[in-house]
Amino acid sequence: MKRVILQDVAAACGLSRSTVSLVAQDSPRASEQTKARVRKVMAELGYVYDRGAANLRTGRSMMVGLIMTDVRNPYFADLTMAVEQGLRAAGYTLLQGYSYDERARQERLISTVVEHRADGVILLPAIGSDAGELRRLARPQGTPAVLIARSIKGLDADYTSVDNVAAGELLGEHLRDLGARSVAFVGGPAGPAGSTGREGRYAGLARALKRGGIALSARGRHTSPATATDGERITHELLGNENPPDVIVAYSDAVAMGVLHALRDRGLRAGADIAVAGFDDVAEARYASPPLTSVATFPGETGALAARLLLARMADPQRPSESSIIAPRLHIRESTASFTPDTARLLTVSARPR
Amino acid sequence: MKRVILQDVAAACGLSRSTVSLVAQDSPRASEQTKARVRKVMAELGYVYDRGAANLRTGRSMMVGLIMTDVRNPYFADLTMAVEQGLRAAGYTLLQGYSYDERARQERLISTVVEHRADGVILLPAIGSDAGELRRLARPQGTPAVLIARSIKGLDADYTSVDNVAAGELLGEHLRDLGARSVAFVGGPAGPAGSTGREGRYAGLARALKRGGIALSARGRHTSPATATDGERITHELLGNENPPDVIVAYSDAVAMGVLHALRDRGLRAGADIAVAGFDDVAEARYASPPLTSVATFPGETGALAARLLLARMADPQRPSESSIIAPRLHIRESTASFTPDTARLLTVSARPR
DNA sequence: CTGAAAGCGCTTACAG
DNA sequence: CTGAAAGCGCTTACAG
Repeated sequence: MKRVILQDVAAACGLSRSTVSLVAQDSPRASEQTKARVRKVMAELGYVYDRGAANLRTGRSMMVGLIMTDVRNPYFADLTMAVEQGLRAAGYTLLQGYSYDERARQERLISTVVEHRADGVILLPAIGSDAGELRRLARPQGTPAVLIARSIKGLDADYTSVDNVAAGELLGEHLRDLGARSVAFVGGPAGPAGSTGREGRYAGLARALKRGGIALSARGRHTSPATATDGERITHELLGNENPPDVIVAYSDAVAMGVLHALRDRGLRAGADIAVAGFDDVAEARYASPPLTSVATFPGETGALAARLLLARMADPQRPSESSIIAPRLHIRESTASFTPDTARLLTVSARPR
Repeated sequence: MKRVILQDVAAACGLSRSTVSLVAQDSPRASEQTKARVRKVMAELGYVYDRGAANLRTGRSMMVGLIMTDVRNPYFADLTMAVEQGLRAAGYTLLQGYSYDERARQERLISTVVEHRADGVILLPAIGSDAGELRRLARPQGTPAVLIARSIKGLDADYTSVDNVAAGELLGEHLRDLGARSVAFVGGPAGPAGSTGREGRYAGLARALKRGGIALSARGRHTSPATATDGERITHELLGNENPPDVIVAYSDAVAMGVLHALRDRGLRAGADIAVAGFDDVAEARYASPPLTSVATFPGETGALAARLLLARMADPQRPSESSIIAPRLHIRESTASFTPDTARLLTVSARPR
């Protein structure tokens, strides 16, 4: 069972390799008649085109690397699907890997992708990444790259994300309109190694609340990874304190699910005793109990945009770097809609584990 | 900026290409002293190993295709992460694509992956796939392949999945112990083009319920894709009928979330007025309101197993096909735990949209 | 529209 | 432990 190669097809057709190659590429330089004949023979012989060999010659791989942290996060899953769809439509196949937010793992993934000669890379950087370790993706020498969701100071590359500051601000204004008096921001990786997403959301929220004279937990407090379990734990800690907040704003909807669960555990009614909101507007937000107020961050649109930016970059490596920022949108649901500060006042007396 | 190749490194070191190639492969046939010197020069010159070129020569690509339907499903996301981790540890990189459960798209993905000379493929088949269209993955000629979650009649390939029949049976026995009298199975793609997963879960449930003389909605009724929106819609239809069931079993937890939401809309208490259960035991099940009884189907374990099966298959293409089935586990939570048929009796009188 | 020839960057017996 | 040579399967000017 020797592999069938272009040469074999050419021999069977009585043509040269060049002509058959033209057919394989569907070039207009081969006649339709020749194409039909050659294709018939290819099918009969079970010929399979070898892109790797072709790529060696052409210098393009028709592969693009997509390096994410973890696709179990629904936001990242949406992003992934949109990126894949946009790039596949242009003929590219995705080489995917997950960094688990570990820089060493990310480093190895970049090596692999670059060694496989990916024509471009879309990267959602691991927390704490710096320009130095990503230099292989920096212009003008590096592999064409688009950064997504998290920007890297000092790295010259295209970038796309939702406007996290605007997202925080939208929510802050809504809470101000509600008459909230104190707000805790919980979950999400923070500190010097934190995500630019959390920083932005916090900053926007802080700005809007400040205008209303509303108290906000200190930046960098109540941080954690971004799972429901983290939200649950932090909420129990918060409500064990002297002065629980009127509102808990979660870094993401995933975290908010844990917050809602903890409140239920304590016999508190989210949306009445205490307001809750999140970010991302994942599908589950609508189905939460109560339905969760959330700021949509449009991962599908972000992914599609990243694909477009990378295609443009690969087509023209010289074009100036572009940042494209997506506007967020607030979805108000029961978890805040029915809240008033008066219902919240009851909380300071009654909040305790049941 | 010509690309630096092995030859350039060799010249700079005063060695031959062969020796430098040995170093690139970290072969024991090169002395440690030589390796150190060569690596230093590689770094200085900015040499990047070209796997594509190496692969052309060796006949292996060190890439594996992973073709799924849609990674936004948390079950598939877990599967993906586990597959990636298992294969990367063995040095493989994943070529990923999503079929959206469309056979034409799946067809194109398989072509791409095969043309890129992937050393193997892990496939979660699109609904309705048959052995004919997957022949490129069939033994002994085709690319080594492992089927995951859905089997294909007549296709000789390795296969791994959870035991869906056992999963249905576990849940059925639990419902029998509860004293349920009528059960509706909702959601999931069914019919001749349905998923083998739904068929298995239904069959196991039916078997266990039959032993207790409990009524079950006809196989193939209340089918749909597997989203929360589908669960919501079907639940409203069900409860609009004359004789609503004691229990709603959802094809998946995602569907169950929609069921819970619809019940809330109608002012019914899940777990008291009507019992609800799902499959997969996704993270959200614990955080649902009420926490959802669910049968764990272990996507992480399934993915890790698929990776192991594929590694074994690639190492020995001649070994006989292997099917490896994972045992499910039932997690009982409030959505069924507090249910008794007596509370349910109220339902037939009181169920109506509020 | 088609053919002969060179070459993409690597590896691998083989000989020393 | 190291070097000279052939070759993996394709593409692409170039000439006809």
